[in-house]
Amino acid sequence: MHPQTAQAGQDRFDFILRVRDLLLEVLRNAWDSDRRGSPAPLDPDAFTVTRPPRPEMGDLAFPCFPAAKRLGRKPNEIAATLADRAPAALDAAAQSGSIPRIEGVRAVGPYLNLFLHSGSLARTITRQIASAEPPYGAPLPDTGRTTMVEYSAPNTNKPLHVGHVRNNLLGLSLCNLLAAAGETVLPVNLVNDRGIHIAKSMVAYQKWGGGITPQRSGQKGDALVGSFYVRFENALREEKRRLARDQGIAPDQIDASTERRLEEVSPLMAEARDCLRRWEQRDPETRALWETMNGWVYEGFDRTYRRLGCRFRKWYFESETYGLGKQLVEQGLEKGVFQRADDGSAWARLEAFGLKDKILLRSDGTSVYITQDLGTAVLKFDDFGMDRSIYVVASEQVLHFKMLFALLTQLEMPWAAQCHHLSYGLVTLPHGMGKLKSREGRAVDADDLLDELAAVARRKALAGGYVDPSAVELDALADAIGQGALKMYLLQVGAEKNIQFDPDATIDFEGDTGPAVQYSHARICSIVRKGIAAGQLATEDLLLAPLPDPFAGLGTGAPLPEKGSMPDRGQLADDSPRGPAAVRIAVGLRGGVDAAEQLGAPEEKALCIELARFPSVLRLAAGQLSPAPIAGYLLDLTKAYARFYHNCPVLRAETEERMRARVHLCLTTAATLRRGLALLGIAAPDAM
RNA sequence: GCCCCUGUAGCUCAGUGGAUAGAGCAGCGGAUUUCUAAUCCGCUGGUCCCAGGUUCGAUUCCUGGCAGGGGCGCCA
Repeated sequence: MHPQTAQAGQDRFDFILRVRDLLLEVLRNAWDSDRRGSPAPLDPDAFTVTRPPRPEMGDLAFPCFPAAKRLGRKPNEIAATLADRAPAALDAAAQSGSIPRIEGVRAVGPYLNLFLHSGSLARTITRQIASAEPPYGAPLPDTGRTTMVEYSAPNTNKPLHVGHVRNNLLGLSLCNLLAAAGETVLPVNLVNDRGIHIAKSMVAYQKWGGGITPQRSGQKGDALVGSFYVRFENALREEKRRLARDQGIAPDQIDASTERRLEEVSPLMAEARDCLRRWEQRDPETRALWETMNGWVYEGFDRTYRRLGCRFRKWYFESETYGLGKQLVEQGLEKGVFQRADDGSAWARLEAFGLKDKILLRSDGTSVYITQDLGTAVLKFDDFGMDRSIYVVASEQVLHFKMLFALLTQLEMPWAAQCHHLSYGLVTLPHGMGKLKSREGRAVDADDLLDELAAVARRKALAGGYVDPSAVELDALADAIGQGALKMYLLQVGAEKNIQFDPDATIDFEGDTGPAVQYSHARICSIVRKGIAAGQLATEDLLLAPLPDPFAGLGTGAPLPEKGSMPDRGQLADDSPRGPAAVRIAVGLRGGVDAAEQLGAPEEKALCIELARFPSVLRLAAGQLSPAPIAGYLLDLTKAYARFYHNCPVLRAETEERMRARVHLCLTTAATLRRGLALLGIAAPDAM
């Protein structure tokens, strides 16, 4: 684990951190000097600048307890001293523009509370957003660290369901998060493309397929293949029931062990096993069918991945990696790291890791699940030599990964300690329907779910009357909103928690939801378009921060940002029927930074402070490998904006200057919303 | 039996040792004939699972329980 993904480069976007460091500097000058020789007791990471519980107590708060402990003083004394000495240092920093002007400081017991000058606050934060170089939203300075993220890891016998969607969204946004924090990210997929479950689909297709293809059936390839898998399982269940009846076993008497016995004598299973055997012997006909059916599945996956915004740097296939795993086990046996049992099976002793022994090769010499992962792990590091390797895999496999990493340690892989399992809880269905199982065909299919959400979004968008029913982009818009709902719903909760999937809650677009966030962004775009249409604003006055195109627009969601892929400022056409396209990537208004001194309403101040929190939230999220803080932040920012919107008229502000200041504030808010949404893989439509 | 995760408002969840524990949903009552009502404001709602411990201070850290979920040598 590397809790520190932060780097000095981003501190300049974060004046709250600057304030903290300035206060620490004051404390050092006051006391630390007479502690020469001892290691610096005021480690910045031990201190935080927070917000007071109520706004009238101040805008920022500095709890003095940690300093009290380190300096051997009473917290109240520290707060009092800071109240006395900090203003001079803070004023000096405010002069240089790195922090807002402080109107006052007050020691309240053990806290130092700071009151920020509203206009100066607005000026500082909006300048950091609107005129940051590199442009706002660009990855932070390169940390030099390369991280591989394996996620999705589907089986090629069935389409993706909601559980996979959670995995994909976690993986996707984790990649975005780390890239934004200045790391080089390698998203990879590991496809489980061989094994008995694949053989089942193949057998079913041979028996009942009648040569059907995705083209002829009109189905997505993965859905078609999945239907044969379900068909096989249904037929198998029927067959087992028959076999049991023939043996005089009642259906409710079938337990796990009789189940296994029945499968051993099942003709259908025999066919599947035979198919797998032929596959392993590289029987050309079997391989050809396998290639064909897997090809269909990949075409289907590709559409779903594109839709969700997932992209992979490299695909690994189990059919290609399990051989290497076997070799590694053989080598381990030769070196005496692993042991062979009497029946010929290969084992690892893991009691040194507090784990039970683990089988690595079956007695017949074939590989088990972990063997393949062993090979893949080595292959990954051989391919890329990254600094760490993250596996986004469900929590049912925590033990598997503990064992895998232990095995890599036993094999003395120097990077074994850099492997990390990012586990997440299950997605379960309501009404006691239990775990998602596509075997029975009752899973919530990912494509169906996305379609359904898009349909709801489409109805609501049309009902709103702000989108053109004939626009070609309506499909993309509806999909963007539907995905916004689903992605925010799934990413909001901590990864370790199980999610009981509630279709009704997902389809609800009000309150703490993705569409509500998107709506704030769309409102801002609408204000600016109106201002331009009315001649109050000019398109040329928009300050633009180019973003990778899909971030700004509708459609397939945000792909992984690639460094150096920023389009030029001049590339956007202004010929959209809704208004200038530039509206959707503007980060401010020319002259807006100076005008921002005008902003003094409580809602304006609250919005600015919310904007200022973004860098620390990004740092936190990247540090704990979790998109959830970003999701929570976006909802907070949305609420702060909505309050502003209701209390502070923008285009009808009292003065021209205040109008421009508010437009500017709106645009910096839109930029922050857009950027946060992009981290979660959510598009930010400019109208809805 | 052992290991891991979770337990906070009626429901779904935030809250990584600090001030009077917060949102959304649900319920009730309101919002300028508005720059988009997918919004806002108000009210109602809490033994932060329980018991100990550490600490100036614990929803947060430790120990032990309880409850739910997941896992535990030839499934993946």
